[in-house]
Amino acid sequence: MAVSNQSQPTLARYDTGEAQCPYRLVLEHVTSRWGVLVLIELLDRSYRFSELRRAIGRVSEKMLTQTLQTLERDGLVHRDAKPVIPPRVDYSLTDLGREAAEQVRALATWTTERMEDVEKARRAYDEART
Amino acid sequence: MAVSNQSQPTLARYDTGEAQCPYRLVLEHVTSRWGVLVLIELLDRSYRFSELRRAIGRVSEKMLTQTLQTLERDGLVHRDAKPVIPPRVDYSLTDLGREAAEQVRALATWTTERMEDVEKARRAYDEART
DNA sequence: CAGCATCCCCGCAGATACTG
DNA sequence: CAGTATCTGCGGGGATGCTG
Repeated sequence: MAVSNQSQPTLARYDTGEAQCPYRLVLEHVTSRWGVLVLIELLDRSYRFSELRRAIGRVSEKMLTQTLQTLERDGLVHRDAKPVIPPRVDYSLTDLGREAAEQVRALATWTTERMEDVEKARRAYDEART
Repeated sequence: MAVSNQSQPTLARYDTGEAQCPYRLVLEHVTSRWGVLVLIELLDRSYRFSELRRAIGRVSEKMLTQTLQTLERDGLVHRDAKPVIPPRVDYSLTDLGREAAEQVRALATWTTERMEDVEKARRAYDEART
């Protein structure tokens, strides 16, 4: 049971071989496809599940669930399930998560800022081998 | 032909659906399994292919080649192939690549520093559902 | 609403063999 | 040495259907 979700996804794209270096796993989690987007969204405010799903867009329930569970287990995301009907679950960043999210956002921001240079480099690269 | 390597790997774990947001692709590249390690290694100095392979360890030639080609195409890594026999190829960071590498290293460093907290959180999480 | 459980497919990683 | 080309598996990820 352990992780509770389907077959303990780990959200690691690749487990770096073995137990090699555990920090790699965390890095995988925060830089994973949806991990990045979740962290950045939650940097603004807390979100409900569906709300977050809409905000990110194009994410399946399954993947969002997996991502949130993994991040929660790592202590980066706080899950607040209110015992009401219909169910209401709020997700927010922990202090630890906020630190991670800021790093990730910095990287994402850098990427968008330097996108021009990257695309220029790509064109040069592609053209050089026609 | 275009990318020249095997079936244009793109090194993107997932192409984020479509052309959605191109910056995501760069983010994928620099945070990819081997991308992270390559960038961090190259932050110290330039490396030859095999040298880099040994430094990283447990990376297949194929994946290292793919990673380097992708990063080169993005303008993050400079490839210097000397026309000698036996072949000698040196890889180093471009200015752009150095910026990216520093961001990535910062994230990696943070991860190692906070590893204790993460593992503590994991134990608590796992224990809470036995 | 917020999940959990299954099925299934495609794509990436790894292994292997071959070149300049 | 520094790649390229081809084959194969297996697992991440989407789609679908069901619960409290």
